[in-house]
Amino acid sequence: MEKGVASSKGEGFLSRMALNDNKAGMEGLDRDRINKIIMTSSKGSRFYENELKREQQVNQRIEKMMLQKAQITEQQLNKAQAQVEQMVAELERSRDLSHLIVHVDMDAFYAAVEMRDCPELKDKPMAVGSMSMLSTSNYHARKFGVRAAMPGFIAKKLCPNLIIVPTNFDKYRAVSEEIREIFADYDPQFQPMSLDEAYLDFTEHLEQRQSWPESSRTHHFRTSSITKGEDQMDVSLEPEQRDLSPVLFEDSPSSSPCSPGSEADGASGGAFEVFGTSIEEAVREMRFRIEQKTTLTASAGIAPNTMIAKVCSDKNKPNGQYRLPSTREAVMDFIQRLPVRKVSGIGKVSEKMLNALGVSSCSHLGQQMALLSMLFSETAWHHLLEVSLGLGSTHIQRQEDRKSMSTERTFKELSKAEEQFSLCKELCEDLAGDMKKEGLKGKTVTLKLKNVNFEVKSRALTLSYGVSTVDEIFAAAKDLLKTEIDNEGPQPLRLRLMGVRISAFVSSDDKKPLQRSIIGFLQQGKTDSSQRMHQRQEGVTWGRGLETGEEPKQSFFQRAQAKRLRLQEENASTQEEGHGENASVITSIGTDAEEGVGSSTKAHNSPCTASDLQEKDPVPLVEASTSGCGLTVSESLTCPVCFGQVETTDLNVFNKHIDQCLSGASRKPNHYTISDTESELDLESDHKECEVMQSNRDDLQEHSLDSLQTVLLISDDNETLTSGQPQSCDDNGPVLICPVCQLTQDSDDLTVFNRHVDLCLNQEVLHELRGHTSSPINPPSAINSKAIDRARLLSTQASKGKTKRRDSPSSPPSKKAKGLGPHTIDKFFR
DNA sequence: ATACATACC
DNA sequence: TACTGGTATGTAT
Repeated sequence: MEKGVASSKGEGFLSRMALNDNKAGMEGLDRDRINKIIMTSSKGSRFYENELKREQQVNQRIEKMMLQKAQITEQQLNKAQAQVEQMVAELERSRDLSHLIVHVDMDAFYAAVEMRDCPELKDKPMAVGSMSMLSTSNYHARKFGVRAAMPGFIAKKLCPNLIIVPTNFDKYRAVSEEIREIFADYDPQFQPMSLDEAYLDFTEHLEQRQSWPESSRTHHFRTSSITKGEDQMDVSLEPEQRDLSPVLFEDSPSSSPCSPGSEADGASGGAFEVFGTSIEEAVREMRFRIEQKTTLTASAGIAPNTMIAKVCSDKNKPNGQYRLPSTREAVMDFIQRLPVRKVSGIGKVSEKMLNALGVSSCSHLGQQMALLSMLFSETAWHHLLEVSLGLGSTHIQRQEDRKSMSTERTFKELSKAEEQFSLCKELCEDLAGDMKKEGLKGKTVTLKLKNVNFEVKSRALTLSYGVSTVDEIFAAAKDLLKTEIDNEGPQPLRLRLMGVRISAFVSSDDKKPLQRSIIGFLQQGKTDSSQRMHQRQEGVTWGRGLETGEEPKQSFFQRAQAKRLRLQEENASTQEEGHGENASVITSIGTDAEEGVGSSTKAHNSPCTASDLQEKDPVPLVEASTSGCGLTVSESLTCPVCFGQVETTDLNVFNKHIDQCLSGASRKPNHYTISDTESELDLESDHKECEVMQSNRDDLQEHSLDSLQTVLLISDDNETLTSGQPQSCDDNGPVLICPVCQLTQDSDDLTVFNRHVDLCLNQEVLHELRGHTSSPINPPSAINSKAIDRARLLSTQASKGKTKRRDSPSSPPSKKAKGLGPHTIDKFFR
């Protein structure tokens, strides 16, 4: 049957566009008719033209590949074959069949949720999404060729009666939480792949299950809330014949063409079912519980590894499960007939390339490995080799830290630069909000653009410190956008999509200790209620035994998940072993800050000369204090900003840390620009409850800046921190340059100097507030709040003498965003 | 490090 | 009225 869509049709048929009937519920359709409709709906559109272009690119890639293939000699192939065989032997040796991996997947998830909540939809073809794009369709609609990732307007042509329901993610998320609670009972370490899908390792559960009494394996049918007390039972029915969600399978065309949702239902009530101890029973039990709890069905695959389990979960979809026995024979047998496209990770393009080499099933894969090893990259053919042997992950690993975060938006053509910039800003605001929620900072900002011809472009900028606020992100994104606009010359960018992404996250211990220390510092002087609030906030957001050093990099996600799992474990009272590393929740903030100060002093109070003091960055001051002075430093250094111990002797690493602390430390004083105000309101509008605490927090951070300055100044005076101390070492005494106005200051009195800087800052701020056209002071309009913050910090550092803090004229003036606000900090201070 | 492509849901 | 959005990863430079 299959035959896919690609090569078989000689006519320049777009394999990219044709119906993908790979999925459950798509068997036995009139593919030709459907494809014709898809084609006529698309032909001539910009989208179509772009797809055509991309397909040609793929074809070229394949051509190249074929050329390469033609040049391969027999000897080379033999050699490769030997290499492959050796690797096969190794892989065979490491084959692990001891795990029971389960892949669970909700059936037509979004559609099923909507149908559950709106019985009207039950017997009708429907899909979730919009006229532009569908997320999923119910099985009824699939009969018409309507499927996920298909635009709604085409789906409507295929099925004029199709009902399209808008997505309701909050609802899906809530259901997702429900099913995950059940997952956790079988594998607390389960790995969610999306809202409706997860991998679980049932191995341990199954071991324990063997000794479980029946009572622990007994689960009740859901008692209808309406008939609560009355109909106690009616156990006359075969339990497994009951089906609480007739919704889905009424119209299920596949698997059992005419068994509309095994009815037999009659009453609900105290009926229950006892599940056995086998893996099949355990999984069936899990699915049963999901259905009872959510009125939605799931399918599952059981196999010795994730790769196979995934394929298996599709086999008896919907509302079914399939187990592949844990023997090499069963696995190999299963693999042989498996079309490569079914394997997760092999998509349209890989399939097409493989097909071109005569590979369509995994058995071919095994036969052609020598060839494949010569035509594909190492990682690619290694993967293919494993697939051909039926190998995959045998252990489920915990969700890792996210690596990027992004927002993108599609809209109708946007060509005016001004609108593009304001859209960009909007995206940055959204992104900053999300970053804030997870307390993240990242160094790389990427702008994504798609023009009206669907051509996608991305431009990235990597900063030397992590950013997270609107201003910081926008500063970078705006530059990237401007460059693109400029490059496009006189023509405008005609955009249909814009996106902003942040990646290269800085490890969170670079910013948490800062908050902590400053708060601790404040606590020494204040004892009002705002502190307690703040403390609470800390606990919610970041709190966990940081100062003791464990798990310094656990992400918010991980912690949230860990917390959830702990709760579940407690609920289940099946206490195995507590996760000790998460034991302490909120720690004494004041104390650890004091410790920090103490150790800071200890580590750095030897005076030294600053002969080799570097000038280009605020940070190297510290470098001078350690390496420059030939001090023997211990394994860890104390950050002068956050007072945290940095576990390194590498000064570059240390400097980077401080750099990040400095950038993280600064928070814009208040409302420099209208947009700042907007964004703050925006951020706080999320949760009322947080509003108060949030504003307190902002308050505190305000103060914290001042306090920080104070700390640094004191440290300077005491010569504990920097050692750079030009005051005593420099031949001619200090030369102080204001980082704001960039003018050399006459007085060498730090107090006087600081007063001057403050004045400068105030003027700058006032200027910003007024309306800004030309600055009253030196660095014209282009100083942003962030820069001012840094200036505040620098004003402190400047007091370390010779601070000819980089000349103003030479550095950035060339490239100014005209009227578009501030430049990146980099350009001013680096 | 950057850009682009592929893949998955 | 006209083809998503979010994340990860591979490939190439």
